[in-house]
Amino acid sequence: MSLPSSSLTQIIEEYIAQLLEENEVGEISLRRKDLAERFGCVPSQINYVLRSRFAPENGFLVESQRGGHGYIKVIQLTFNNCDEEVVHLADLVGNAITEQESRKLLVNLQNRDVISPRERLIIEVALRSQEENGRSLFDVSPYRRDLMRAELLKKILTSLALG
Amino acid sequence: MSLPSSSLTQIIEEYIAQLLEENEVGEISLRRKDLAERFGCVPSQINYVLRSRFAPENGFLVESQRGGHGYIKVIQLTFNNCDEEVVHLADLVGNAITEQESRKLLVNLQNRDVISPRERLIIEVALRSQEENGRSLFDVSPYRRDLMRAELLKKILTSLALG
DNA sequence: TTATTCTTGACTTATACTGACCAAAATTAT
DNA sequence: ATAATTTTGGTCAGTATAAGTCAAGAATAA
Repeated sequence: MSLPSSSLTQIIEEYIAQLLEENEVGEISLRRKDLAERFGCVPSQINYVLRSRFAPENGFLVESQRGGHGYIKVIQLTFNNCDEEVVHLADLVGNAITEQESRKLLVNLQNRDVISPRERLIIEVALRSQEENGRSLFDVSPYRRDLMRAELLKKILTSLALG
Repeated sequence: MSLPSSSLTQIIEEYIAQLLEENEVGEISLRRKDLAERFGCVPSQINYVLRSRFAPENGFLVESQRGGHGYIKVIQLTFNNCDEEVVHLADLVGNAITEQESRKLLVNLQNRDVISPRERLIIEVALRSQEENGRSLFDVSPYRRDLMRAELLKKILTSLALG
């Protein structure tokens, strides 16, 4: 329970969120410099807001271009699949999940058309890659790998659910 | 607050893209001088547009000839089989790739309908997760993170192209 | 206190555009 | 035929603009 603390970050976040709401396409373009001026802060503050609030884990995509006519585009992805269900599934993943369990879960999601075969493929490759790195590069213990697998899986599933 | 104005480059890009669309063969011929005149710019601006927008990584080839009856031909690439595409994609990623570059590549692939927005989102989450782990959990050097990013990206894109 | 999140600014990198100079192919003059 | 001329396009370096990164210090939460 937090009191109405309004950090600059939060204010900027709300501003961008509102722009996104007003624009029905769910996509807006900004100038970093202008935004920074409007809120009387340093430009890199905008990057912080984007990184911490409009991350892919939260269902957003950010595109940008430097130099002349530079811009920052924030895209809010909106999917029509049953959000509630996916969130519930993220709960189901829990703190730790084995490779076997995760595979079963993904098969299940695909069978129920929550994710496409291609999406499942991407997720499996990502999980597998993390597993490999953890095992042979960083010498992560099996249980800790299960923790990390759960983390990644939840991030991906919630990113799909949000929107 | 002013919205980002579109650049000359973008306008010329759209013009060429439209010509390509109208022409079924996926191949058009241009006169550099005429184009430059039409858009009131210096001829080398056209080269810039071609280099930055119609490069191989964007799925195009450019051929040209100087002298009398000179021309510039823009050709849209198509792949005959999966393997070709895999090789091409792996080539684009290379051994190492920065966060910025990978983001640009994904935007590109989505624009070309090689991947869907959802797929792009999942991939970004996976890349970001690996980046975070590498940075704060395993203390991986920036360059090594670029290597790992390239590895993961190639694995994912390859799996998609082959699947 | 300790850990996390926020904020800042110095430094780095990327993009757009121009213009001067270079290179090649076709045409014309010798 | 050959050389000169004309017609194209190519390259590169410079200038201006705008965004990204990183790390350290400040503020806030636990």
